[in-house]
Parts: sequence; C-alpha cells; structure tokens
Amino acid sequence: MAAWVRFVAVLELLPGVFDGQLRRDSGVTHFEYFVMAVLSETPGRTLRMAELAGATNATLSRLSHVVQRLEDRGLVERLPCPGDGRAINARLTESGWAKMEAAAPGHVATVRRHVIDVLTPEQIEQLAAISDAILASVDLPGPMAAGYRRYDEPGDAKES
Amino acid sequence: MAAWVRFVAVLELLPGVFDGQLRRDSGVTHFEYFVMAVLSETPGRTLRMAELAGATNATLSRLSHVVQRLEDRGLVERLPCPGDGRAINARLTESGWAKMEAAAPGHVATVRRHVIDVLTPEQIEQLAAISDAILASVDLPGPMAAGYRRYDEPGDAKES
DNA sequence: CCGCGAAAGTTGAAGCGACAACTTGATTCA
DNA sequence: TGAATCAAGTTGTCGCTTCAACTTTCGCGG
Repeated sequence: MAAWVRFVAVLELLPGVFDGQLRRDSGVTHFEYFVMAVLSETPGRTLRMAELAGATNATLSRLSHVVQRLEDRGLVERLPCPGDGRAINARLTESGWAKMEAAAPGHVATVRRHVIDVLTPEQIEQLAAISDAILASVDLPGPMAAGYRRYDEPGDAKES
Repeated sequence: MAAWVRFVAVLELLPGVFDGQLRRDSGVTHFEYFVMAVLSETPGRTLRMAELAGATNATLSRLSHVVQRLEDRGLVERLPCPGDGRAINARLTESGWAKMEAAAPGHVATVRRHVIDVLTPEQIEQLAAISDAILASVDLPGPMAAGYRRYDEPGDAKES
C-alpha cells in the first residue's frame, strides 16, 4: 500500500518532468520526441502509421493528430504507401533528424539524472522485470510484439 | 536501455488504464478519485487547497479547476478557512464519500489486477524503493515533499 | 500605520488526448 | 462479380492540463 502510493506519485510526476524539459529546451512534447525517436531508429526513417502507433503505445487517432502537427512543422512527412492505398508512411525529414540530434542529449541527461543515476544496476534490472510484468497484464497489443507475445491471460476480462 | 523503453511504456499505458476504468465505472477521473481519496483519509475530510495540492502532487491551478468541477457535482465543498482569509478548505461531502465507497472496490481491483497481483512481494518492495529514489530526485526543485508527510500527520496542521 | 512583496487561489486561453463518427481502400465469400 | 465486412486513417468535439496573468490577503519593515 505504501509502495502503491509512491508509485502513483512517480506515475504522476515523471511524465511532467520529461515533458517540461523537452518542451522548454526543444519545443517538443515527450510523445512527439518518442515518435521521432522511433522513426529515427527505423531503417529508412519510415514507418506505417499503424506500426508507429504500436511502437509508441498510442492509438491511431492520437498518432494522427501528432503527425499532423509534426508535419505542419516540417519534422515529418506523410507519403502514401505503395501497395496499400489506405496506408500512410510517416517519414522523418532531415529537419526532424536535426531536431532529434539537438534534443537528444538534453533528454538523455534528464532521464539519467532522474532515473538511471539514482538507481543501482540491480534496481534497473528489477525495474525492467517489474515493467514487463505490468505490461503483460495491460498491454494486449504491445510494443515489440514479436517475441514478446503471451498466448493468453488467466481471467483477464477487460470490460468495455 | 531496454529497461528504460519498457518503463516508458508503463508510464504511458498505466495512467490510461486507471483513468479509463474509473471513468467508465464511476464517472470520475483518476485524479479526481485520488483527490477525494486523500480527503477521505483526512480527519474531518477537510484539507486546505495548498496541502491537498501537495498531497496529490498537483499544481494549485490544476487542483482549483478540479475542485471546481467536483463542487459543481456536489462531491466536495469549499469553505473559507478561519484564521487565514486567503486560504480555502476543501471538504468531502456525504455525496462524495458515497461516491468513494462506490468507486473504491472497482479501482482497487484494477490496481491489484494490473500491478499488485502480477508482482511478487519482493518486487513490490523493490518498486517502493525505486519509486522513493526517483521521487527524491524529482522533488528537489519542487514543493512536493508532502508525499511522505501524508501519513505521519498528527491531527490538523492548520497553524504553523 | 502604510506600503511592498510574498502566499493562496482563481480565471481564461491555448494545447493535447480520448472518443466517436466518418471516409476510403482492401478482403472475403456466396 | 458484387455486397458485406474489415482495416487504415482522418476529423471534429469535448474535457482536462498548463501557462500566464490577476485578485486578494497576510506578514514585515520603516
């Protein structure tokens, strides 16, 4: 119970820390940063919207809005996907790549300062295991779904 | 690094899970629930806005809006604080108490299902320690030391 | 006792996310 | 083949959060 209260505080405060730092220093949301980060790590810096949504744990609606804003700022571009007329490829532009290179150091430093550096190596491994366990119960379609899939959950009835 | 990606996914997904469950089942946001929960655990079910903000890790502005909405729905009430003309006491109403009693079981069940029950007792302790470490680095620039004060408060801290 | 700065809240505008409705392109199957 | 169905995205609206003023009150020094 005490653990829960503190964990809730973390859930409440950490996103604001990252969001604030990125917005002040680079004019980007944490989620925008994450979207561009995923694109930048992809061969061709291009991904279909649906896959990008899966990789960033977002709904298509949310991603659509975000990509719209990023496109207005010239950080990504939308290309029709050859072979499937309804799919759209999102691609990180050169400008977007430059934005990432400018924003990454500050963000990484913030992550280190508030998470990595305050934990021991054992705690980091523990955090990974804990996150895995939680994700398994929450994350029905997940990030890195390949090789990560569980066949079924016991008694997990997610009501509508 | 792999730990970080998974932890980010947790930070991204868990709030939505709790928020969705509470909104569907009880018509309350997770933060509204948390605000009322803190009030319900306070002697007199009453707290000054600033202290409530500290206990819920929120800004005064955010809390003001939320309490406004809760007051419109009759779940809390605002009382001028005797002794300090600028302070406001937020108090959980009977209706708000009833709402909490109705909402709590479902929320607790959700928390258990997605967090408590998927972790071992050791992991829960680890999570508490990890949360503590992260909070310590996040609270430094902020007035949020109250997260710990919530449970060792002897009676009413109205005058200092 | 007066003025000044800080504390406690409030307010309004702007931005982001959730949700539902909608459009359009692919699939399936009778 | 053609109609029903599903998948991929988009759009619009609404509610919540943030940010920057703003108001009022308290405390303090002159």
